[in-house]
Amino acid sequence: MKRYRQSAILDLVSREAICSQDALGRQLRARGFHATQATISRDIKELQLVKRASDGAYERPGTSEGGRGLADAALRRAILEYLRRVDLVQQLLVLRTDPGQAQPLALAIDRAELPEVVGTVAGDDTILVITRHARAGREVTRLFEGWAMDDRAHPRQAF
Amino acid sequence: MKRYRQSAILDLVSREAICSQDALGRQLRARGFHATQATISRDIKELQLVKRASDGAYERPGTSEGGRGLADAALRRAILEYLRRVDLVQQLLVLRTDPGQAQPLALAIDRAELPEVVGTVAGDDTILVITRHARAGREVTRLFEGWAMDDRAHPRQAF
DNA sequence: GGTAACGTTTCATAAATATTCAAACAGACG
DNA sequence: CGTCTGTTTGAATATTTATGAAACGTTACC
Repeated sequence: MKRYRQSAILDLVSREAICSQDALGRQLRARGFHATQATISRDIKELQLVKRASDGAYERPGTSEGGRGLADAALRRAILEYLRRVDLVQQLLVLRTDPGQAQPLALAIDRAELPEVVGTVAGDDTILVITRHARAGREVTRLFEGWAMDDRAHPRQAF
Repeated sequence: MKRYRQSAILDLVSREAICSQDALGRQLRARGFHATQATISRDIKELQLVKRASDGAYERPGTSEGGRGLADAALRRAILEYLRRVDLVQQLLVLRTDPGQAQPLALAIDRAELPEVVGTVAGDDTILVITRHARAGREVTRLFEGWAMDDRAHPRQAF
């Protein structure tokens, strides 16, 4: 019984957004399975499902987009907020922040997962960003500097 | 305030398994943020975090891979355990680990005293390994990747 | 047959999370 | 300055989820 029910659960959550175990229970009943909320709670744990906070729906891990655009926006904000100076040495980008701010900025860079960026190493006020090659480094430098400039300049200005 | 708190939340959940909003609240308090469970609930929704049913921990989507800290061991053992990704750029090797695991892995690499390796710099989840030249870099890359592959072949299940 | 061992389910309840609503706060504008 | 307007927050509360304990069903064994 359990097997069938659990595979029905997987099927259901992949088809539509189901936001509570009660809702899941009702759907299951419609398919001929009768199970209480307690049972469903255990099924969900065994299936290693995940509950999205944004809308409360259950899903299998890795199924979701991950909010690419959001991470980008966050990076932009972080750069505006934290970045003080940029230096490029070949494919290595050295970023300076105010003391203690390197970690959050590096985190934002990591999360954005820019294709040119291989990785970052952050200390207290310095971040080393490794890009694939010097050209990629120049691109990222230009990108970051542009965003940092937005702060100082006025938003209306055409570039 | 919200901005800072939310980025602290992302940082916290990426570092360790936090299974309840109360726990998150306590961690935040330790970092100087005071927020009630209600506020944290909203933050989590805005950050689009996800709660794993298997252990109840929060994570950002796509990060599915259980991270935990274990005792130190030989380099091979450490690589199996910690290494997630390898990138080679000329003579520079960029290793990625799960959050917070870079230090132990870098330590293991240092201790192994590989002849091709000049030195390492480790951040939170990234290690920069400097080898003598590109050829040495390729060799080390191949070595590490081979060991990391062993992991994929015999994956450890969480729980 | 009896009964021990095990896995599964339910019930009752504890724990965790989301939401409602009102108050505090922050800018923009007169 | 005060008054809008919109955002953020906490307290109280409603909703949702997890769990301990008992009960059920099955299998295996004597």
